[in-house]
Amino acid sequence: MSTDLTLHQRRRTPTPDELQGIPWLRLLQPDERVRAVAELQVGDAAPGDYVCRVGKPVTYWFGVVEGLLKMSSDNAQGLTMTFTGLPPGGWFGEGTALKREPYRYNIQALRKSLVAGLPIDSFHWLLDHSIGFNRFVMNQLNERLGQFIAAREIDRMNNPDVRVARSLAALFNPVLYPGVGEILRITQQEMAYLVGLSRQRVNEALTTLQAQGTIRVEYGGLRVLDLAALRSSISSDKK
DNA sequence: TCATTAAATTGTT
DNA sequence: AACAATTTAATGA
Repeated sequence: MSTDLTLHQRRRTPTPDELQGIPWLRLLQPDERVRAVAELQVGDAAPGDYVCRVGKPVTYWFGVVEGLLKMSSDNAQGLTMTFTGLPPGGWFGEGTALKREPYRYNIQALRKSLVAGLPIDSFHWLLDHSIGFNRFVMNQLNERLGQFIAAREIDRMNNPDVRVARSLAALFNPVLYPGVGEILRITQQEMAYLVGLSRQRVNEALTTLQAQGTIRVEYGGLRVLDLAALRSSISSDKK
């Protein structure tokens, strides 16, 4: 059920419309942008497709133009651990790209997605030449650090409503995922995969959050009404 | 463009 | 996990 390495197969150059969805391009100088655009590739990923796998050499720095990916890792016991979802506007793998190390995570499409890739040599060229690009990457690393710390907290919580709320807040991070606007395209089933709960429990949590007025549940997506409330939902851990 | 039908997603038990 | 209800997407005249 899981095909391999989609981006390396049917890839093409991005359309102008798709370039609009790449947040860091606007931070580049004209000459830098020309070079980056010439090197950028996009490819479709079907649900279950791997964008990259643990241990494979780094070929691209990846970003999500459209759709939804998940970042996971398999531990020694063979259990899959999901770290985070990757909604539109998210770019990832800069840590391993910087050091030219093999990928440390599996990136898999949860739904039909459009993935963009910047070849690693171009990535390094931009690091060497573009101030704007460096700012973006630095900002990205810093913001992601905050997310991982928050993710540890989320894992320790046993209140499902709060888990769903915090995980949702993470996906609505405007710095890491500028492609996500007011509404996030995600099904409750996909949310369940990311949070590690059953779909029914997620449904219940979302209904509760809607009743609190922090989100609105829509068909095939969620609308955030109060992001601050999502982030700071009370962790009333009851035993 | 509209009506019909299939598929996807949600709400409930 | 199964089911019914609802929403969207696809099809074809």
